[in-house]
Amino acid sequence: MVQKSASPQAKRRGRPRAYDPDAALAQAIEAFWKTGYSGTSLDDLSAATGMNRPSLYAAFGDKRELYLKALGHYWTLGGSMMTDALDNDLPLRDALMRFYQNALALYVPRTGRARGCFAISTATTEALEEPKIRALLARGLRGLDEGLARRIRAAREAGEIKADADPATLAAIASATLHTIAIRARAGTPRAELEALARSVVGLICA
Amino acid sequence: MVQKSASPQAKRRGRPRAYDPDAALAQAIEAFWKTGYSGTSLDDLSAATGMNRPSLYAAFGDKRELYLKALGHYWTLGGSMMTDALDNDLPLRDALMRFYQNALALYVPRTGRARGCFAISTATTEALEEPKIRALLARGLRGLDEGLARRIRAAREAGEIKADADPATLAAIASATLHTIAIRARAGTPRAELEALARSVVGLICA
DNA sequence: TGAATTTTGTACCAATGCGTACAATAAACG
DNA sequence: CGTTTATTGTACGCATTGGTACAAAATTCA
Repeated sequence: MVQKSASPQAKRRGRPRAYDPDAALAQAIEAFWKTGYSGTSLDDLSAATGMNRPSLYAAFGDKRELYLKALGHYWTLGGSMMTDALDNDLPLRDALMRFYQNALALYVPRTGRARGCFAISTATTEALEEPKIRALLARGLRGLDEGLARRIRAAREAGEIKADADPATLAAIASATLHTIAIRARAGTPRAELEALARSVVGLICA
Repeated sequence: MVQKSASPQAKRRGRPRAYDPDAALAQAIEAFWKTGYSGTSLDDLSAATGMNRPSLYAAFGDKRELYLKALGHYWTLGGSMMTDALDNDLPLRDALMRFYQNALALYVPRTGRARGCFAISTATTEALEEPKIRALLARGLRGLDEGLARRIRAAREAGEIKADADPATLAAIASATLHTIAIRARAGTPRAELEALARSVVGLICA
């Protein structure tokens, strides 16, 4: 088991770790992000994290468990990026644009190639045959759906959008827009085009 | 090279094939659909098609070429399903609903598990490292975009939708809805829920 | 200092991966 | 008939895969 990182200075007993578990997990995510679950070998993961094979196992379990932890961690990142964008007092239009800009910062990093959404690009493939991955994927999607729906319902109550607009439909469109941006980013659509797409949909939602 | 299937009765010279190339390609698509490109082995493909390894190579080239052919064939299917739904004289609302129903027939077959979109579920993963797959994915997405945009522009000219609606934005939303349905189908969302999602978005587009 | 504890690093294993060589087979051709 | 052509089926080769055994190393504790 991985030691709780809560007490960072509590002197551990044996040989000290040569790696930082959180950083290693982040780098494992990067590796999976690039080539997917099946396409990423333990050698790849070992190289990406700088950990040798046995350390990888001791820290995260086998490849499948490591992937599940990576996906779980990705969704917590996604949750905080959503909170950053939506849980504040920005007008709906600005909050949504911040939401998509945050997503694009992940999908199309300033350094390196566009890579899309980790979950959509890698978990979707495995979801059919791997119930745990499917469940985790579904849970993450639902989390985003609910966050967007909550914000849009609040906007309607606050009179930010037309009273006759259906918040559920608008939230579905907001989610769908995130998904299409994720796919297109991976397919090579330039960032400016994705931003324009987000802007026009946000315009329609806030009409 | 595969013999042109155009002249089915022209007596071929050597030992006759024990397989139908079109059926074999369709079954290879099924296999890739289930477990993705990297997750599908040549043994899997051999079992799915009923062809042994050397025949597979003679007919389709290596695994990568076979996958590219599978993806290409899938997009031609997608094109004809789009034509079926949009190139007729149905009102926009009915045409769009037919479009989504056609997609759902692929994504959530009546027999067997929901599997989502072949291209989105498998090509997206590989797109980052495989330029040919990325290009083919982008081309397929563009084809759907353009088909939907054309139909929606026509609807506006025909006065089926409000004159002040932006057809490009509505088309983007129609595409995004297809993408989100594809992802959600693979994540296990029940068909009825996906249909309801399509219906509510179509309702908004045709408002 | 020496025992206990934990991680590291090398080296290995059996299984599976993709791709191919080659003989056997089945047809048309002359 | 035998020759030619094309596909099949078996069997192989070599690299890579996921996973692990085990000794060396690095630390704490008594």
